Amino acid sequence: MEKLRGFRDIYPEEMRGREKIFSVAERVSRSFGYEKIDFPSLEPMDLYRMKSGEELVGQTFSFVDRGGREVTLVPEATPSVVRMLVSRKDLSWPVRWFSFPKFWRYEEPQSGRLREFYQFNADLFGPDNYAVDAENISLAAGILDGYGLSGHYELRINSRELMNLLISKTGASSIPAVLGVIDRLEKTDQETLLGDLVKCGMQRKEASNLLELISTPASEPDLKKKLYALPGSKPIMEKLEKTISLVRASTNSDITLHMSTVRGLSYYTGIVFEAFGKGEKTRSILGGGRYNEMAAMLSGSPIPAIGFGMGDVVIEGLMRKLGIWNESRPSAKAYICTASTDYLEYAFTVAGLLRRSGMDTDIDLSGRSLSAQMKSAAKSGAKKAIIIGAREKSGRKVTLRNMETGEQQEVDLEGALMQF
RNA sequence: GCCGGGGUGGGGUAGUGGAUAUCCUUGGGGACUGUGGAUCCCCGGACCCGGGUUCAAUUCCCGGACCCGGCCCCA
Repeated sequence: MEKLRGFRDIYPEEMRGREKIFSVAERVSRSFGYEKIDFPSLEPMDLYRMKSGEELVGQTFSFVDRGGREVTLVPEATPSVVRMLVSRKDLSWPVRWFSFPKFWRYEEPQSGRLREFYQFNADLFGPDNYAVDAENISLAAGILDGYGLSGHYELRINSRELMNLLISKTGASSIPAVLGVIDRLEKTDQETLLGDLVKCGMQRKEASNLLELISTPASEPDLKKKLYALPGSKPIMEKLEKTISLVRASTNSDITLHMSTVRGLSYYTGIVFEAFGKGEKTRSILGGGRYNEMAAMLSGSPIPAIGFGMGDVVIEGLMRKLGIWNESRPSAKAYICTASTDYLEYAFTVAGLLRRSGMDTDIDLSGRSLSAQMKSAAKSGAKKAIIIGAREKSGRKVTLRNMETGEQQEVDLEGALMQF
């Protein structure tokens, strides 16, 4: 009877907040012209082998099905979405798609991470320019703002091209390895970082210069000068600055250049971004970037792409901390009590009328005393109670009680409908 | 996969090598068979699982699963 590790049961009270997560993301996405898609929960394991190699496959729920196929419960959206994209030759660009499916990853559960979770994904395919990047990032900000998180998060933006340029000026033998070190900047001490960078082939002096540069806050006026002074950086910096200013035009939230945001070892080729709760030590609440090589890896034909993913777990944690996670119980607007079960048939008739006219209606089916039923009616939060007994049935009437004021009257059915 | 911490009804708790396991809350019923959330009364519901030590384990020891958190990783 126990749940599996890292999985959750979701009760009605918790569904309220969860539905807001879904509905806001959907509404804001549509307002940006994104259309909703969905894809299978089970995919061939090879879909992830191709993209990521065996290591990531080891962190999935994978098994051999009855037909001998190696299959994987989907751990992410991108491969499936890209497959959908390249399978269609009649799409006009740009393609803006979003989805909000469940994913599964076989990892140790901890704060902000479970083995089953929902993840919102929004991608834009086709054009590749700073405005496209800015629009996708603006959608991310728009959704967080829609959750009521304005002012409570910081959106960090960086450019892989800039980082590649910086790293290529050093003696490092592998850019991805250096990015991996930088990604751990905030949770690792200086000495370890230096050592790790030296292991990547840098001189110690180069390593400390690099660390100093990427640790500089964007508010520091000299930072921009230093970056522009790098040979070859001008077009990259101009693009990055234009992107950031467009995003800032769309939201009042904090948008910052943050050079230690590099998004790990993944497949990004251009701009990268991540959102964090302000003053929280939580993991990122959302992250994404430009990944122009992905389609070519999966299909042979390159399609420029930018997108991001946002898991429900971290968002929920942040909203709970801020006290904006809604757990109130939905209440029926009408609650029908009967003097005895003899009147249930008439109660069903009345309920049918109410429901067809758009009124959520509970019928008390317990057969208990009227007083007990009234207690339930009060507890349910219903605005009106309807009492049905011999008098009401014979006169095709109902007794309508206002649960807030306690006033009640006997009215005919049409009159009752008018009251709602 | 590794490391640290944790467990008593649905939720929150008290307590104990031995007796009917405490209290609050939630849930159900009644007082009140045609009328409310208050009050009063009654009822239901728990020592994570397995092994060991012991005359006796919810309590002590070991292991496991689970929960919380950290590492790795974060697609």
